[in-house]
Amino acid sequence: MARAGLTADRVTLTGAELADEVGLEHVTMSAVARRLGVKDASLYVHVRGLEDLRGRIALLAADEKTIRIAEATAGRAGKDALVAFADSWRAYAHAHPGRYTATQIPTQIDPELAARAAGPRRAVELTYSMLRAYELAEPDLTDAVRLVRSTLHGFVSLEAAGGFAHARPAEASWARCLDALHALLERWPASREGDPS
Amino acid sequence: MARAGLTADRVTLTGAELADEVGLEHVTMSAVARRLGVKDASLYVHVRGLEDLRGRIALLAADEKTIRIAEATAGRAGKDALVAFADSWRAYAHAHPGRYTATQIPTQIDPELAARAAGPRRAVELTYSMLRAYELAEPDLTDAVRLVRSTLHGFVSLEAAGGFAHARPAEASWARCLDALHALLERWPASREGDPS
DNA sequence: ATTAAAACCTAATGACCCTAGGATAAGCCT
DNA sequence: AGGCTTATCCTAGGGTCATTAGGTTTTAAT
Repeated sequence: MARAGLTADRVTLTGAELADEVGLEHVTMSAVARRLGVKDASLYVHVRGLEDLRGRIALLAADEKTIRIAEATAGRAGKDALVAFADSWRAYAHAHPGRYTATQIPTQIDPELAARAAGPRRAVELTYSMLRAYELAEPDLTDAVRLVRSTLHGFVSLEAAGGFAHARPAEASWARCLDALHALLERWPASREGDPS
Repeated sequence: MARAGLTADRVTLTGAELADEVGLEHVTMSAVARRLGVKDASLYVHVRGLEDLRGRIALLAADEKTIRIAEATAGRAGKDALVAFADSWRAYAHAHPGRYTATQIPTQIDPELAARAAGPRRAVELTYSMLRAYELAEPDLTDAVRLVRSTLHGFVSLEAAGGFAHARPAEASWARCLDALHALLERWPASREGDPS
């Protein structure tokens, strides 16, 4: 009987595929084992358990998404870069809904694992460099990074949850939101003393 | 033996409490039953199953959050209203993390149930009225509503997932993001033809 | 008091997570 | 080539959980 040739990565990838097809909450050890033609218990050699598997899927997704964004924004600047950044973010979430939701779980990941996967860190760094053209100084830059990331994630998340049902196409609102973000970044409001009203 | 006096609402509330304490993913039929001093099977009289329970928790949370926001924004307008709106949104998420994550699951809720709970609908309507002072015309108004909701939800969601770790306090970024949103809403960019760069 | 409708329980099935210990394939060394 | 080592994969089994079916008891209405 030939061996299945499993590795942690293969198990993770199978879990990720399953997540995109049936939803992350239906990714079970048993289901992954079934798809790999293997008994459940065999997976525990490669993966610590279900929690660990979920964490690995999340890191895989973060890596993949970061790479897509890096490719899309390479050689662009300003609004061009912002739109490429945002569109590839959203495209990844649409193409891989299960993987994307995996990135949202506040799971405490094996630190040894987290060190090797640079996805999340690089994702934030990419956002900083993408905003470079807007010439913001700290701490405004950090605030802007957080605002942009919040808006993109929030939009995609609400969209996935069916929050924009039946009305104006989400597509159109997305484009306008990016326009708005761009305009905002170009005229980032000065420090405090916001005038009321 | 006295009867426990269960109702669908009591079961839902217990599930919601549990969600805030141990996380939504650990809300199980068994755990809810244990806390109520009842056998698992007894819950199925009041609730269709775990999916249904989760949906009910989500609707409860939406209702509660909407009420808080409505109270906070009553009698306010402009930036004052925006800040009150956003702060109470975030405060609810912090006070009830389990309930809040329940609102994110794209669960298909019993339509008969969804009709009675007006939370999600009213939440969106509230956002529209909160933005009234900025005098936007459709379809910009809808886009602005979606932008604001996306940003608030995204910020809270990333914050909960530990996305803003160790650097500048989230509190400070939050305040600046609201400043920025306010500035943006006051000068919402005109329709199309965004200048590149 | 009788009866009807619930609420609640016992019992049982099947899925799933995970551990422990045994068998076996793959590569390595001589 | 043959034996040793190692890691892979399996069999077995215990525990939790979701869910259904059917019985029993409380509650309240007639």
